[in-house]
Amino acid sequence: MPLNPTDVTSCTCAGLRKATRLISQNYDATLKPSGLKATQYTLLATVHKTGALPMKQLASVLGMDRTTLTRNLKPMIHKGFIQNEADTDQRIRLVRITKEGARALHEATPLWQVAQNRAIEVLGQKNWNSLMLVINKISSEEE
Amino acid sequence: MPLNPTDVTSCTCAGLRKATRLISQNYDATLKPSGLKATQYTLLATVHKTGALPMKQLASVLGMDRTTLTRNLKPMIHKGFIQNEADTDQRIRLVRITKEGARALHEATPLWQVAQNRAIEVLGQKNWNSLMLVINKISSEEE
DNA sequence: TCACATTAAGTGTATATACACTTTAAATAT
DNA sequence: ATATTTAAAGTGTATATACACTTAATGTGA
Repeated sequence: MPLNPTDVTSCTCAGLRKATRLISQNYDATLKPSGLKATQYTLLATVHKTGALPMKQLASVLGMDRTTLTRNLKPMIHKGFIQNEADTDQRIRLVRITKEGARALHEATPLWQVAQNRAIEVLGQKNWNSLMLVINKISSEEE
Repeated sequence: MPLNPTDVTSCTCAGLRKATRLISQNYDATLKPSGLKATQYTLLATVHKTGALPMKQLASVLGMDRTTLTRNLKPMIHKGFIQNEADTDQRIRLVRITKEGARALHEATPLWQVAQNRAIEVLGQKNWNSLMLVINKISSEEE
């Protein structure tokens, strides 16, 4: 049947939020033995890949409000997985992954791979490809 | 270029969460004059459509943990938009939208439509169609 | 140089999310 | 009929999210 745009079942935001809840529950459950939540795994993996970055820049990469990043970093700093170091410009705080953070990341990666494989399998490779295409488009369009 | 499944930039969960943050920020900003957040609009619209439902059933419809629904209902009950009424089975609480809730929903709908139209326009109709297809698949597969 | 504007980041507050645990009520087995 | 099990919902706690406001440091123009 054709989708009715005035129906809540076709709300882009509601649909995305629901899908995100369901997928996140899976990733969180699979990552559980690592002690990391999906969000935390993503944070470590991103900072590991980018290297040290100012808060503002990292928040931009993550498409996340700057203040959300501040709060999300807190448990990672507390666990010693992230350090928040000074820059010559004293307004800036550089976010860097620590050795312990990198170790936790690498230990969790096989679990992440399980969750990731399951997601691809459940959706089917073709659907997964088109999903990644659209969410990358959202990331690029919604600056 | 082909996506590398071991790269965080191709993480289904991270991608969905980022896209959801960006889209939600847009819906929230557009809905602002209504006083409703996107989540609250979705909650009202869903309950309006389904009629009175037990908490557990409504949580299932929303793909949301039961306890999350309890917390999300709180501000809506406080504003008088939702009521939580008893059933003959005294374990069950029926969630129902109030007259005031229905009024708030209908007043917010034109704003929702603006956000929805923008999302479709930004993605393009074809991408939007495939996105809705995949997120519906996630909803049906991840029970 | 110094007042003012700009920029980076943190805090207060509120909602969103879910797991572990608890409470209360209904169903069921003996 | 009662003890046990099952089912529905709430609470404690922790993280996730973002807006409004604040603080501190840098940049800039007169």
